[in-house]
Amino acid sequence: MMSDENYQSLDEETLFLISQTFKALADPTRIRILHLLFNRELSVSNIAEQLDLNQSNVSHQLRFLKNLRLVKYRRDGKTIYYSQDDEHVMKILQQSIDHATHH
Amino acid sequence: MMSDENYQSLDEETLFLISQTFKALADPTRIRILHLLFNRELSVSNIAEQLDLNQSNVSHQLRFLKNLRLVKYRRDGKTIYYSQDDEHVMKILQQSIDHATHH
DNA sequence: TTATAATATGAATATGTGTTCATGTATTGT
DNA sequence: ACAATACATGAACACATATTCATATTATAA
Repeated sequence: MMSDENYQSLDEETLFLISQTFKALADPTRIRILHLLFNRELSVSNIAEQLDLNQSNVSHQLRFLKNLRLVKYRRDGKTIYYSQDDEHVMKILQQSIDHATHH
Repeated sequence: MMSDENYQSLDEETLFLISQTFKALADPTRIRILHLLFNRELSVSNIAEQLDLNQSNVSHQLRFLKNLRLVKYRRDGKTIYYSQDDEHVMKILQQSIDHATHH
């Protein structure tokens, strides 16, 4: 498909999308949030409690992740439950955690 | 070791390492550099030419990537050739590019 | 209605980051 | 020795980002 001399450069749009996605994973707080949401849904206050973060901070980070469609939410009364919404990114995160912990 | 909900929290060191690695991939310029180095070694000036970046900028980014051991280098006279040095990260990058382009 | 709980939002701030400019260092050739 | 080439480095700047605080919104309960 591609020879050594034939280099396929990345277009601006793809480049931006990829860098934005990795940016989501480039912050410890967001990694911890996504890691919590790996196989369950959780409310904002629950996440804040478990990670010892203030509620506003968690809300801001969740908005960031939601804009990139890495998480989704559903409302139940006053509570809003967040869960993962991108299998591919979660898989990459899991791989990286495994790789980092297994040295 | 594991709670009832089967959640393993991430220690500070792992968290820092993972976030740093993703930070390397969170910038368009560094993505383009790594993408160029996918299956070849290139000199600093060659990278700068191909990506239309100034030499200093490329040097700074390569230092960043070298500190994270994502690239390595060898000297040949006045020229320094850089190449990839982390199969796992390159694989993740390739996966993400494929995922972004086939979408 | 009023009060309370859960979450979102915007402003402010402190810190981090990407790029450029000027200059330094290392190597080769004359 | 000197000049030229390839690359690295540090300072400076503009811009982005993470977090906190105060306040707004939304939904439930009394």
